[in-house]
Formats: sequence, C-alpha cells, structure tokens
Amino acid sequence: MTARERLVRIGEVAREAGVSVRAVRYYEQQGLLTAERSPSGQRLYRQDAVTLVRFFQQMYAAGLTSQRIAQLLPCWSSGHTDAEQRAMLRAERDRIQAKVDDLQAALDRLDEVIAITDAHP
Amino acid sequence: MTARERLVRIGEVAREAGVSVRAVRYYEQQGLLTAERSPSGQRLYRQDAVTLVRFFQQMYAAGLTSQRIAQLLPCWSSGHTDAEQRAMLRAERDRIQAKVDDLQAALDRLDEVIAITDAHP
DNA sequence: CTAGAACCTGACGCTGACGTCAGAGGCAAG
DNA sequence: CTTGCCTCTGACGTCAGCGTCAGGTTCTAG
Repeated sequence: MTARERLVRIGEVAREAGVSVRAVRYYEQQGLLTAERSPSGQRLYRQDAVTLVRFFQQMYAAGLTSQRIAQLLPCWSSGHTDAEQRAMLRAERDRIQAKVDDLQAALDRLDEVIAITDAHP
Repeated sequence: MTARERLVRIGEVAREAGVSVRAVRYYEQQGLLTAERSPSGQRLYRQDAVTLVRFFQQMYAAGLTSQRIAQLLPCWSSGHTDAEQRAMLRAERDRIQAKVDDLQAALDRLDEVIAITDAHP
C-alpha cells in the first residue's frame, strides 16, 4: 500500500523554498520536477519538492544549466552513474573550483583597494 | 613634454588580453576604456589597456556589471575614494565572499556525490 | 598596384532563468 | 453568492555581455 503523503500546492513549495511560483513551473518545464495533478489540474507536490528546489537553486548558483542538472539528477537520487555522468560530475566540479579561485583572486584584488583607500581618507 | 608611448591597435589589445575585438569596443561603449584615434579613425591604445581589459574580465567574472566597474575605476586608478565608493567596494566584496561560500557549498555537494558514485561502480 | 587582413559604424541576434501580463477557472470564508 | 486569493495555460519581455552580419574604409605585404 502506498504511503499517504501530505501533498502541497505550488504556492507553498515556492514560499518555503524561497523562489517564485513561476520558477517552480519553470523547473517542471525543464524536466527537473514532476507533480501530480488534482482533478481540477492543480499541481500537487510531495514534501521533498522543497528540498529539491533548494538543491536546484544551489546548482544554478554554481553555474549549472537546467539541462546539466537534469542529466545529473539520477546520480543524486539513485546514487548510480554511468561513465558519461561521472565525467560530467568531474567537469562541473573542476569548473566550479576554477570559478572559486577566480572569485578569490578578485576578492583579494578588491581587498587590496579597500586597504589602500582606507589608509587614504 | 609628453612621453612618446607605443600605441597599439584594437586587434593587438584583444589578442593579448584574450578577448574579442567586439568586447574591447564594448568596454569603450560602457565608458571603461578610452582610446586616441588615428587620423583615419582607428583606435589607438596605450600599453596598459591590456592590463585594464584583463582587470575588467576579472571583475566581470566576479559578477560586477559594467556600470559598477565604471563607478569603481577611479578608486583603482587614483587610489582615492568617497564614502559612496567605499560602501560599494565593501558591498561588492561581501557579495563576492557570499558567492564563494555558495560555490564552496555546491562543490562539497558534488564531491559527496562523486565520492558515493565512485564507491558504487 | 593589388590582394587580403584589419579596422570602422550601426544594428540585430543570442542565451538562460525567469518576470509579467492576459484571460479564465478553482476554492474556502462569511 | 460573492469576495478574494490561489492556480492554470500560453506567450511575450528582460537583462548583460557580447556574437555576428552588412557595407564600407584603411593599412600592409609582396
């Protein structure tokens, strides 16, 4: 027998995840998120949708595209990967690491300027 | 007497800075870069234009807009700032720092998945 | 002198994650 | 019943840093 989960509507998902309703619909359109439908056609999400949406936001912030996230979602949910997915995971990781280094360099640059300009009032 | 500097054309600036010619023109349009003009109208840059362009790229990579860079350029070149500029500098610094933290979190997340999927062949 | 590379000024196109508007239906409260 | 909020499906708008094409001039090598 299937466990009776509490289903929530799109507004609640959006609010709890801190994104817009439009964004949540967009994730569905990109194949990242699926929802049951009420008889009247309203989307009904399981609780973990909120967690998923937060995860998407984190990946977007890290520079991944919807397509990449969609391709890597199985790794996340099933814990299993093929060679191509492992390669993508590593590529994204390296890209993010490089970006962190770039940002750190820019940060150091700004801190330099801040230090200098703080010394000259 | 003004020192006779070696002036370079836009193609050389772009090549040495690793960006497109279009990008260099764009920077001028955004008020980031100025150039003398040859009698025939070609842009002539001083050597340090290359350094500047690289700096712009670094700031762009850090998420600053053209407008922000333009507003902060005086700080960089003259070493002098007003209160507003100092506030902007700090705001950008904090934003970048936050972004670094976000990226680091995403990185840890991916590394987790990589570790797990490497264990399950 | 001539071919080709490099340069010029517009001006439209692109990308990706949404914002926003229009028009219509759904749902609990008073 | 109706008021008001939530939701639906399209579909066009946005923004920023360029890419790209058109149509023309200019510089440079041979």
